[in-house]
Amino acid sequence: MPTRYEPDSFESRWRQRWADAGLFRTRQDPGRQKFYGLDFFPYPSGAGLSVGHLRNYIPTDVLCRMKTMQGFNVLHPMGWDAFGLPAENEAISRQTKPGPMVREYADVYKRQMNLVGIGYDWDRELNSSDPSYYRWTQWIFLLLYERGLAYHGDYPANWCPVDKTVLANEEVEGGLCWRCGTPVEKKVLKQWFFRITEYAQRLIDDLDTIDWPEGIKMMQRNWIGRSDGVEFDWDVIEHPGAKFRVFTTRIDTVYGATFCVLAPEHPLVQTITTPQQKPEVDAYIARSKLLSETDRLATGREKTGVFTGAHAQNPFTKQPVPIFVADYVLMDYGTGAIMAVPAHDERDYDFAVRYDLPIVQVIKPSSGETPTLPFTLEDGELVSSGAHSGLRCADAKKKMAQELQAEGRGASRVNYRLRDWLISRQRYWGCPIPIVHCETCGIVPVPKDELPVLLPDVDHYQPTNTGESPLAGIEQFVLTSCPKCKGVAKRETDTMGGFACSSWYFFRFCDPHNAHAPFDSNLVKYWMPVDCYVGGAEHAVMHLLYARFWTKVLFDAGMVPFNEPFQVLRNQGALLASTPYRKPRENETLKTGEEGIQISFEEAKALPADQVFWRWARMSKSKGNVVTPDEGVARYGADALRVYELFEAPFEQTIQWSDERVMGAVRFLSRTFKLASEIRPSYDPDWRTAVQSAKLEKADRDMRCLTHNTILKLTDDIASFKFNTAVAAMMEFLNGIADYAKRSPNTAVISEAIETFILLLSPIAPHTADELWEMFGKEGFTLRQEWPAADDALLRSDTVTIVLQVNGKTRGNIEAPAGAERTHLEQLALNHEKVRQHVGQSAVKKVIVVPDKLVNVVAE
RNA sequence: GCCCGGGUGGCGAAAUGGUAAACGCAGGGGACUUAAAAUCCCCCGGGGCAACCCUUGCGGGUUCGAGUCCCGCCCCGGGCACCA
Repeated sequence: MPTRYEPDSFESRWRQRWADAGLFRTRQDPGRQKFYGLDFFPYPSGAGLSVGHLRNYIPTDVLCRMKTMQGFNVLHPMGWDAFGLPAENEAISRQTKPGPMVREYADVYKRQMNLVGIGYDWDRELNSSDPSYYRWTQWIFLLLYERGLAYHGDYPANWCPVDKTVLANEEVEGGLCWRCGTPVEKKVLKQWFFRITEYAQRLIDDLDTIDWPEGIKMMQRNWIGRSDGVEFDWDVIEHPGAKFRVFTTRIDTVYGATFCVLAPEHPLVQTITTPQQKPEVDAYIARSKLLSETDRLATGREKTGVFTGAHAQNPFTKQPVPIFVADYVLMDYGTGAIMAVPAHDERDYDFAVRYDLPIVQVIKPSSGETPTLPFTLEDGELVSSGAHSGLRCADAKKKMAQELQAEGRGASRVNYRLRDWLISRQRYWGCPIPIVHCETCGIVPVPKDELPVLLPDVDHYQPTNTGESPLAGIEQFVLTSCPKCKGVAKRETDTMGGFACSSWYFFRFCDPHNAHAPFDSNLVKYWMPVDCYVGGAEHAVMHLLYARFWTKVLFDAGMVPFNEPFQVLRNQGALLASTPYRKPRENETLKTGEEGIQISFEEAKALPADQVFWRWARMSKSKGNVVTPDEGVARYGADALRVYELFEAPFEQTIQWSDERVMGAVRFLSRTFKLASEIRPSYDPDWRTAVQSAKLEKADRDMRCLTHNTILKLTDDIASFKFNTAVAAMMEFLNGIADYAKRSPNTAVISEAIETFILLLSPIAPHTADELWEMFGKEGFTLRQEWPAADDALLRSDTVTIVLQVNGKTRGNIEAPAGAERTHLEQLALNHEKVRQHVGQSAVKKVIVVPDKLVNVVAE
């Protein structure tokens, strides 16, 4: 029997046996509870996995393995987010076809996942670019269309000139394309949208019902951006009958509204601009059209605008105020027009200062201080506000909204920042949109029984720069007949963005081979919602928002009986690798945020040491700092890799790859083998009966106490994602058993300990657990064993350490029988030498006794 | 600027308001070995010969007792950022 951890000698053998036995095939016994553990749907990139990705997969696997042993029916599937931009771009640069390429890469991912013993049910493997899958993506598109939630329209959308496609708002980060970092441009194109805005309120409200990281919930709330305000009309003085609506959240400040601003695109601008001002206004509008999104968003940009020559009447003060056009007002939020209150709004203040407009303070802070303007807090009362003066801000808001409503001039109104989800992409590699454009019938959905609309297999699929998908150039695809009138018609040639495919895959896993429907409602009802969803935090407002939206649509359609797909969400921390950089040379410049030029490990070796510095960076192929699972397993073993990643730090924390620390995991597993081999000869498989009749000494009872406390600790820690302390508890357990083994251990007690140890180790280091299990003469797999149960009666030791304090300072401790009387403990404390020494001549004021814990003597 | 997380030994970290630093890494000393590796044993926050004293970013507070709770700051990481 081996006395140390030699992974090469047994790990691959167990993986083979697991596969042969179909160990991870989903079980659906009636009468058992279900558990659905899911990892984010990955795009299998050609770079393959790094040990960094395993921080996602290993913890979910540990949890699913424990749940299996606890008797749950566990669904733990994996599949491939194969459609979309990343796959297509990679295929273009490799001059190959995306379909076969992704399948090849997926096989690599699959092999690497298996290599570290992740227990996926591969019978349920999905590929979103497979017609048997995207047929149902199209089906759900049509469901949205039927329900009025998909529409086709002209909108100035975000266009990425490098990827040559439009992007959803969620895919634009600070004015840059989230994939390639190119500044996006506005381009007006006919686009497909999903009406996610209709679900805005539900998407906010239901966040309260799910167990997600607070940060992610907050990002979603911010992204949806609810704001409560009032919408009301302003009359244009020079044009009787002409009026415009403004939206404001601060109607209480309306007496300080000294001008109004219209967005450059506002339709009224043309009507009201005076001939005198027209040249200037037209020039301004022309200029603002030329501005890119990035320029318009640039922070600290000076506010600009021009006077239209027209005035509006402030409905509260009845005073005329000038109307400006300015690009700091956006046409697609609120009404595209605002009332400007420079005294109480920073943007309006900046504008007023620049154009020398009156600034009238109408809110007095409740602190009583004279505020520096702009004063934007709502903690105050109204002044110089006619009949409304003296009201507190909150009360004024309510009252003034009611008055506007009564006059028929306006109403309370809720606005959301969220925009509809732009789904069409002018790219080849995506799910075709199942729509036909007919000259007589217009937009016609492809009948559901004619799905899927197959993506043609072509050799040339490079994106065009025309705003049309390359599919538009493929006649066999485009030309079709209208499903309604049978006349000549053209297919929609845009494809769906990748996020459509990943918005429902978790349903498909419940019923992956269904040829008649996207899924069987009963199966989804059984497995869903997902009990634990694990992935990186970068999808906070993309995938996670879209998936929630689709789930609600399916709920409304009566297809699923719940509103939220992911009951529990957890984000794993990143794994960083030490990466070499050098100082820039002459004529080299650094981009902002860069500290140096990233170099290869070879270059780092070749350069003199003082020219190289090391920083922690995410593992990526381009940085050359990747450790692959293959390398990790070859060097240290799969179980050591698992133990290391679980133990290094809390699950959600970023960690730094360290060979030395992985060696710590190797040592732990080696000590495990050593101890197991020492105990093996005296192991008694019938310890359960023997332990009942045995006469146990205190050391024996303490050993059992540790065994049962460790069961409790592991069960709780794994369930609550505290894998680092779970591993630490196993190390303590091992040390405890080793110490006990050195004395004259009771055979039954040590047999119980080692057997329990092996089973508790199973989710964390499954190869090792199964190997030891077999060495102990057992049949089958540890995954098929029952998870140990802690015996409550054994959790408490019969003696406890009582801490003795004088005035809150620890002065010693005593051993006392558990459950000793308070008065008894008090006496023991007062008689203790150290305590008496520190109390000295002082009078004892009182004594605090915490049973089984501590005695604190309070003295003068 | 706003909103979330975090600041504890040389390092990663642990701690239901109850002995701060469990568990591990690195380091030091020793055993075994011809030697090295591996392994095993001991030490390992700071000060002090000791009794003891000090120590969880900083300053206050609550409490018999605070890393933990409350108030006010400082620093680091992440997200959002003209949304009226």
